[in-house]
Amino acid sequence: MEMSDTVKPVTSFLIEDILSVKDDTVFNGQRCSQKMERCSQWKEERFSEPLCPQGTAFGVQTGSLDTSCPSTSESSSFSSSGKQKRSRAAFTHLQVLELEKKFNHQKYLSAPERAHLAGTLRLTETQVKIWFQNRRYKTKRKQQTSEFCKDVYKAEGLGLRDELVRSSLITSFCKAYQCRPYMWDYRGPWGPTLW
DNA sequence: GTGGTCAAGCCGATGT
DNA sequence: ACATCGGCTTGACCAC
Repeated sequence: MEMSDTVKPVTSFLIEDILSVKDDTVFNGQRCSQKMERCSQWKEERFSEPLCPQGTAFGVQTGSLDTSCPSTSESSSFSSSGKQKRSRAAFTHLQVLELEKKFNHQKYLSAPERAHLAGTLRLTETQVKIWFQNRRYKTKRKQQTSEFCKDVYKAEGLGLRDELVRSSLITSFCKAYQCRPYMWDYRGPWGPTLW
């Protein structure tokens, strides 16, 4: 699926225009690990090499603009039961920034584009792929939420809210999105800077 | 403790 | 058969 060939942006409404960050930033040379197509491999290797010196705690990335490998909770990779903990990489601020920039540019990446971006950001191709998948899903959720909220707002105005909630569309939505954080986000699917 | 966030896991569908 | 997708769910981490 080379969808990015067909989904090309024409206008520039990008973060880079706002932040004036060069696209071809160099990130300290090599990638931090071998290509890991399966996440299980990622789990096992876990960036143990010195190329990934990130000793920071999870999520402590603000202010750091390096794109070294995402931090994982390295210190406690085993639970009390002796079972290996599932890792969750925390991408750096700049990695996320570059990913977002790319995502704003195009919602789908071709394999070469993905490989290039992964190399640039020192992430695995799988990580880039998953990040884009999750990002698209997140976007869709936000969009659906805002539309749902608009419908509820309209229905309330007409005194039809209960009717609306009964409808199959909304009930299925509520089922799928119960306890979802974006449910009550009225700011719209992309926020003011993205649409 | 609880809830939010998000990378990763899982599964079925689809395209080649 | 394989890669990638969407649609969730899970699990680790964090803030409160």
